[in-house]
Amino acid sequence: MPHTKNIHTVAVVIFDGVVTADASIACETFSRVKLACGFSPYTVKVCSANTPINTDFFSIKAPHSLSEIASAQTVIVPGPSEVNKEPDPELLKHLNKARESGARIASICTGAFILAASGLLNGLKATTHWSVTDTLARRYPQIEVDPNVLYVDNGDIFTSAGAMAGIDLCLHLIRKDHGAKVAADTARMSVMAMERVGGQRQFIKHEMPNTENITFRSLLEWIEKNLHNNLSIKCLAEQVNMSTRTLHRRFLEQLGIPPATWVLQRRIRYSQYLLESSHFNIDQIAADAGFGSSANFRDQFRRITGVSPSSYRRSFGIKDSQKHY
DNA sequence: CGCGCAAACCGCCATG
DNA sequence: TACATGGCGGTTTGCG
Repeated sequence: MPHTKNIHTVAVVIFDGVVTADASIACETFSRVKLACGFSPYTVKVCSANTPINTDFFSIKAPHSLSEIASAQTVIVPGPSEVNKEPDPELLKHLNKARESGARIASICTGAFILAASGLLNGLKATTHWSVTDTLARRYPQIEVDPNVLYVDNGDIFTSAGAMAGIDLCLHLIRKDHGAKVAADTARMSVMAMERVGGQRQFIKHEMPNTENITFRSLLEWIEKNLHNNLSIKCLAEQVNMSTRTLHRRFLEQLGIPPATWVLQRRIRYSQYLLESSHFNIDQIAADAGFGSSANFRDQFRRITGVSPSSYRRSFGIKDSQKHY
């Protein structure tokens, strides 16, 4: 797997009304991947049917035409800002053609609505931004919509929840192609522009991995279910009957990061989910996510995401008629 | 902000 | 000999 020689083309499609942040996530993440030998395995091509395309805020020109997505290995479909607008039939046609020629296709956020309209999700599981999962499920009864996951992997067709989950999904694809180490390094290198509130910070690298090791996978699932409990290294080691030393080594080789870092990131991840989709106050969220004190929670949250929990909550959610709680 | 204790990290090495 | 394990302990990191 480390010796991938052929260039892998990632086509990012854009269209009128696209959420540019979703598209940027894919461009930034894939273009930053570097293998140990220094080789960049992905070529990112932004493609559109018409040019220039109009977003809600500005116009942009994509350097490639839609016909090019048929020769891509991966096609990324970012979200439209308005899910009630009919997607461009031309785009749907090209997505089907790309699928037929073997490309894997992934949507970010409300991009799932476009995949759904193209028929590619029929009979499959899918997810989208939490505020419109109901809408998706109602409009497409033949799709099994799961509102409780970050992303869904159907082998060749992928969907992801909010913007954060879009990063997770990109890293998941990178991990499938090049392994955990490369994906973890990419996450570390990816300096995302959360320009709204703060400067540039490291982003989180997390989500469920590709571990063939069964005991290891169940440990990660166990962590997920026990985020609010004590998750010291000793506890984790006991859980799988390993010494702390061996556990630490296994973690590094399978996930690219040490155990405590993993746990922290999962806790931050979970707290983000609560901030995005619940009305719990910061103290409650800190406790639910397993932080000893809300002061510590605020501190860690800011260190990792670059913004405070409350401004994170304020800056999330998409434009939609749906009510928030 | 900073102090002090405790935990985590990780190179090193003995052991099976 | 090649390799995985896990204990040790110096240093770093994190939490209250």
